[in-house]
Amino acid sequence: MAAQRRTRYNSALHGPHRVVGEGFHEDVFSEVCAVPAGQVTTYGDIAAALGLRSVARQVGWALAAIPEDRDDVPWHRVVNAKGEIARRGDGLPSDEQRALLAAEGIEVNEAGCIVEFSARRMQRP
DNA sequence: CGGCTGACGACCT
DNA sequence: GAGGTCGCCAGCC
Repeated sequence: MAAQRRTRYNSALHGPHRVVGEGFHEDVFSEVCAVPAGQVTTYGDIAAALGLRSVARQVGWALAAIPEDRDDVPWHRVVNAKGEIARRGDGLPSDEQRALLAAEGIEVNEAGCIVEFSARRMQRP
């Protein structure tokens, strides 16, 4: 689980700046898989859950590396801190992500922003 | 080998 | 409250 590797990353905080290791993807995937259907989380929350607040960008990088075959990782439940659907470079929100969210009962407006985002945001202990 | 980019976020003007 | 800046780190040019 991610909790086990979390220690390793936390130790990286104290020492030099080695942060992202081999298991980083797996940890990110674990956190994403922990998000129940109908709820969403943010890149920053995942990063924080891994014990590294500032690696939200690398979380995005890890999710971008998910192969299309990997349908067991609900990457579409991950949005940015504003509750907007991730934009993949072309500047337009992913219609696929919007459809996947809609299939779970999550409303997304025209701007690509999740309706009732704070209410749907996953609560972490 | 140096510099820029990117599915981001917190902090400072 | 809105907008700019810095940090973070793996890939790519």
